[in-house]
Amino acid sequence: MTDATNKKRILVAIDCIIFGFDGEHLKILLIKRGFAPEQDKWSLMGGFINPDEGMDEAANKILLQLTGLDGVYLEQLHAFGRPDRDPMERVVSVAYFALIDIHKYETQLSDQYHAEWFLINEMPKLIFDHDEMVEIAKQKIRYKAALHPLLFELLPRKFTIPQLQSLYEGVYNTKIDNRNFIRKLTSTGLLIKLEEKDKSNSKKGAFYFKLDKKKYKAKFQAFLNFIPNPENLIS
Amino acid sequence: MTDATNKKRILVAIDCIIFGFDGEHLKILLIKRGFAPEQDKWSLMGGFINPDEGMDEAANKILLQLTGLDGVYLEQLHAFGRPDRDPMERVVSVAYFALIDIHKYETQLSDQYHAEWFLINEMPKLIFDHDEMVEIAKQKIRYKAALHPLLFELLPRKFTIPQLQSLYEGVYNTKIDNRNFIRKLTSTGLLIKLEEKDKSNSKKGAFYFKLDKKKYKAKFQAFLNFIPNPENLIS
DNA sequence: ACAAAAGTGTTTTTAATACACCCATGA
DNA sequence: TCATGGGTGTATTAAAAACACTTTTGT
Repeated sequence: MTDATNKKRILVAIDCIIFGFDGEHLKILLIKRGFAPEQDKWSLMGGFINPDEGMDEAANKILLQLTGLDGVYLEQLHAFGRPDRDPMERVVSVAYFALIDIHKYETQLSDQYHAEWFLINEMPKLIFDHDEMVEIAKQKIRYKAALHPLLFELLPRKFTIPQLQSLYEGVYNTKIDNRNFIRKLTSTGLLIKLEEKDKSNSKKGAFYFKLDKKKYKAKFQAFLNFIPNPENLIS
Repeated sequence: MTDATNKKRILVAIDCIIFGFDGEHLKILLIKRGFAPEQDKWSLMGGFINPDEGMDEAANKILLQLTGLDGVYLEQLHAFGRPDRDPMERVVSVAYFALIDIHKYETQLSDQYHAEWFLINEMPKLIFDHDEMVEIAKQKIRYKAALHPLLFELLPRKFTIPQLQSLYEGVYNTKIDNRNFIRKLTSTGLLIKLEEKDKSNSKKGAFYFKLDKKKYKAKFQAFLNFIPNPENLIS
């Protein structure tokens, strides 16, 4: 190890991959870049860290500044540092991913900020290495959600089982047997059934459920195994 | 997002948490720091990234420079960036962890470099936030090794089942039933039995095995579930 | 009365667990 | 011959998977 005296200082950025669910589809939030290089190209939300900020702190701040989002699920993904990843200057970027319920923030996002939701399978090409970041974030979510109740972060406070199932089916691009799915869900004890029904998708209506927050926190690290043989799916 | 013109550039470091197994115990490699601040305190292997290096590249280079290790398992862990983590100057550090077979590198490590192996449970306090890095690395290994055949990276080319079992028992600090353990192992198809026996630990001798490299690569991402209910163990 | 989505049980198959004795050998 | 660690098999239990019909209700 050598000391730092004659070492080169470089820019450290944060980029946020923001996933959202609207009750039907998994989407990603992108913005049109407002400055060179690559002006007017689509990009992840990003910014630079300031001298007085820790990493998570900086990530939360950037998320808040660019989208108005606060208090959402945010997790560090990976540090990206190819020397030529930004053509202007050497920048190391620490990527974070966020999970949100789209409806909860719909208005503030579209009105105040120049961000746009894209279907996860229909997104435009992104600048720099942002496509790679998104790919790795998708892998991470698939991996983690196969074992932990991560995807609840994408849902509103009350939601129906069919919604939840279609979320899982979307994330893993697979069909799930609904009897087995419900059995696994109920065996976790994470859900509380409400009186109310959602009749927007059927005549019969589907019962709303909410998360048992305490159990959710307690069991987040538990291995719940929602997805059969997830390794077969991770493409 | 704003552009980079008036942003502060900062130092980016790499720190490597190097785990090794000597056939009996899990150990960690540390060095005594040769310069201020915290001179003569124990530390992880670290260095700064150069303008022309990617992250993995820089990590490999630092590992090679400080230990002579090359071609070992090395994986990015997490970026650490508390503003005050290094008292001299703001430094963001990207931590990596490495897994090696201690015997394979024994001589070069002790002779050429000023590094020392410590039992994982008897290490000294480290500088800065290095203790936190080690803790997170241990968690990661426990998590990953519960699902993937990661711990083979710590073993020599030929090894015995009792060795492997004591490695797992050490990492998870638990006792494993050897009949069930062997059943899981053989069901993976990852092992090839050799003719030779290791008689250093018993009169009867234990058969050596080697990894089926092709199957290992193919199945590394598979969920193998070596450890029953790992979440109960991850303390 | 019918279309469309919600909800419900049972059987089969597979994997996990618990458990105890014989084997081979060098000292 | 005996002490030491290596190796082996079976029965039980639990979880995963496969599978199809009935219910509700708005139109």
